[in-house]
Amino acid sequence: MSTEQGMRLRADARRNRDQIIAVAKQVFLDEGTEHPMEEIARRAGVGTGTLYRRFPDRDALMRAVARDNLGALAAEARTAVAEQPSAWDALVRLLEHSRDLRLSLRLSLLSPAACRAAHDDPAAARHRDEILDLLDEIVRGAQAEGALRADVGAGDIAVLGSLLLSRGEFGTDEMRARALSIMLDGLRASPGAPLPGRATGAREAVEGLG
Amino acid sequence: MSTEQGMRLRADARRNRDQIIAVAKQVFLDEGTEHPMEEIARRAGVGTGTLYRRFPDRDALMRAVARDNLGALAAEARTAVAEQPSAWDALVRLLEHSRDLRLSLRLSLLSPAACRAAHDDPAAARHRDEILDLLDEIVRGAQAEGALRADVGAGDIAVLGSLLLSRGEFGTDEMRARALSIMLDGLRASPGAPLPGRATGAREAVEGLG
Amino acid sequence: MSTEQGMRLRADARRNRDQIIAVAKQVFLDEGTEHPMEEIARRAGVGTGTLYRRFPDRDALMRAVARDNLGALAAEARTAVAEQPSAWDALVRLLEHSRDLRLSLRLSLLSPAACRAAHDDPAAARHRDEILDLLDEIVRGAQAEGALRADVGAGDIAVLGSLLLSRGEFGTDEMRARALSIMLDGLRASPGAPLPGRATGAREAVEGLG
Amino acid sequence: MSTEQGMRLRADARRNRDQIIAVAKQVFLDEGTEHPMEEIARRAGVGTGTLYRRFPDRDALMRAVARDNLGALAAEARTAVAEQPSAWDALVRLLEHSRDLRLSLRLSLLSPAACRAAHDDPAAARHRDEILDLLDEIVRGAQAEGALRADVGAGDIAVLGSLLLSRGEFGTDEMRARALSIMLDGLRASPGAPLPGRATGAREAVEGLG
DNA sequence: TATGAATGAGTATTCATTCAT
DNA sequence: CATGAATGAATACTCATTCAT
Repeated sequence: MSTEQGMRLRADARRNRDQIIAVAKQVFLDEGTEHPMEEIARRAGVGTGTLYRRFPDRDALMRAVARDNLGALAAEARTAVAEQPSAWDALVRLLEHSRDLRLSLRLSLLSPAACRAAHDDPAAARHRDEILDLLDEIVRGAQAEGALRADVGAGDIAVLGSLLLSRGEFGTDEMRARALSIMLDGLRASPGAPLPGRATGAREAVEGLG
Repeated sequence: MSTEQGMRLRADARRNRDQIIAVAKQVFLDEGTEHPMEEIARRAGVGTGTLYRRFPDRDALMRAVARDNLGALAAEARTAVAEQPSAWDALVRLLEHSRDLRLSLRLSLLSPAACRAAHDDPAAARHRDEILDLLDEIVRGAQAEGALRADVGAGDIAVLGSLLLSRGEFGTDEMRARALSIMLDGLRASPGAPLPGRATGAREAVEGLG
Repeated sequence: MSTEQGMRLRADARRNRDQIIAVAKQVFLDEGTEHPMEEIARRAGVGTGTLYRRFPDRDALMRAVARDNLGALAAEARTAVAEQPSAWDALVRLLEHSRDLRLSLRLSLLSPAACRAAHDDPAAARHRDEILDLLDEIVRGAQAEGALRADVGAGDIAVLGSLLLSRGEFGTDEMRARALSIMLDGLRASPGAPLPGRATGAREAVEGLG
Repeated sequence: MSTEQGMRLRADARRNRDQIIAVAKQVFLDEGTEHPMEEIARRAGVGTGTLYRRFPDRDALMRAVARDNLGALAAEARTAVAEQPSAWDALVRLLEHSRDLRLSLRLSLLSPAACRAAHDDPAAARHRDEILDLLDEIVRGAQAEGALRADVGAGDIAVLGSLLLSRGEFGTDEMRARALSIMLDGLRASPGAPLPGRATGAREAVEGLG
């Protein structure tokens, strides 16, 4: 987890801090950002006092998680660019796989508090800038490749990504894969690939969503 | 609002009931379904006692709003089918305009409580069935028209719609319009229309989202 | 039920009043005097408005029930004196059978409110005086008969009676019959009769009491 | 107070816990078990949060008081057996003095909730068993002494005791002493002792009872 | 420093009583 | 007059945050 500020902490304190952030990340993702602080502390194996010593209030914790998460996301984006053969593939990989992306979007776009938070924090801002730069680079690259339609920008991608990823466990994996596929077809410079899975009727879909 | 059960209520009680549902709908949409009951009462111009007389607990209120809303959505779908020249246009109109759709999706798909609720309530179930039937009809119609790709079903539309509409005031109108346009291009049998507005860079997009 | 004040009421109003008192008596006995007014109204088949028109508040209702009940108890005492062959038998009958006694004791002795109430109400006071006079008469008579020990007074009987009757559905009928029998033996001028039923062990007793 | 579970608590928390139980015991005795939790907290000198941290709801508090109280009662019974010269005297002492007995009877016999509670709790069950064993022992001992009539069991004693003790501040001390004396006469193998105090008339008794 | 106890403001819900229909 | 709707004060319980140990 976060490496920016923990340098001065003793090893155990550091372990606690990282553990809290890891737990909070999971809890925010699973249960939402309103979940009781005490359970976060308990699941992290610390007392509430320790939690509050590290993070003076919920907002601070959200900020820390957001920062940590933006870091992870930046790394993911960097790796995607490095490892995928094309910008388009990097884009697809990001939209397909990113758990960190989902949380980042929730924390930095959805929650106004966390958004302001991420705004104030220099480390977070640095990560964010890196991510945005990478995203712009990916978009321009994919357009240069002729894979991505020319009339979209990184902002459009961000919006689609946030829509796609914004909801906890919405629908089945297949449903989300199909939705992504449809979006990618909409984004493509030329007409699309066949959809994964099979088309579901309205009723099946609703039954499956519960 | 709801016409199903209020028939026996005195005129003033009926007005209160409708007002409470209207306010709750708005509040649930704006602030989420956890918002204090007292403010719902206050904004509806009644005491908390009145609110609780009609709706024994928060769940009951959510159920009532869900039912009312599914009714409104069914009506909207019916009108869209009746008034639009083609099934494709009906589909676009639904995805474009539906505030009721957004709330319905939140209440009946997202919240497990409300989902179960809508399941138990016969009136709600009836509305839901009508909506799903209409959606299936629209999808088949649009495919017959050659406008909608053949490999999607109503379930895919529901998923896209719920993604598109699931978040309160996410992004600007233009951003959402562009996202919808991209999705529609992904859904089209043949390649798409030009996007509305202009492409934004990653940074602009994030600045604009707050 | 009460005949003292209802003379001016229309027949239906009178029926309502009597019904309310009958229901309240039962509810106070079964559920205690704190039970919701609305249920008393409902079980009496009237609206809460009607209940409150007749009895301005809970206290007034308790007073009315107490008055009504003291009347019934006075009648019961009168009958016991008239029908039983001896004063001792009258005493036993009162302690054995009186449901009205139980409620009266609850309402007029237990609850301070109702006690004051019974104090202020002339009709109630009249009944109470009659009951107390009858009880004194019974005690003196039973002592003259040589059945009741000479060193007790009506007050002792009242205390024993209130102890015996004060609790809702405490224990089984047999348990209470045995307790009464023991008390009567303690009250008798000469040593006692065999107890009814059989002796229970401590464990059985507690199991049975729940 | 309770020694069974508090061992792991910090000294101050332990003090609070004991204080809460002591206050609750008194309040339940004086005002009944429905009394506002907030006042119990206030009289114990703690915030409501502290009360609820230790006892998640009213039922848990009642259970805890019942357990604590059964422990005290068991100790009292043990002491009575140890210190009194005869089983009969031990019995009299228990019936005469036991404040804890009164509360225990209220909490474990009268209230269905507390009764179930005491049933589930192993510590409470242990105390209860000890008490019942002691009571059986006392009864058999007093019968062997020729002091107690042979046709009663510990169950009868429990019933009489619960009747005698079930009501808060019922009557004067003298009234209750006389009632107990009458009961004891009824329980004696041979005819009874003179009653303490003097006989009261019906009116005096009722005036005094409020 | 870590802990978890204490605090009390915040929120849901109930119910006695009043009042419009 | 009867009705039952409306009111709001009272009360149980939760949880973010502070503080003693």
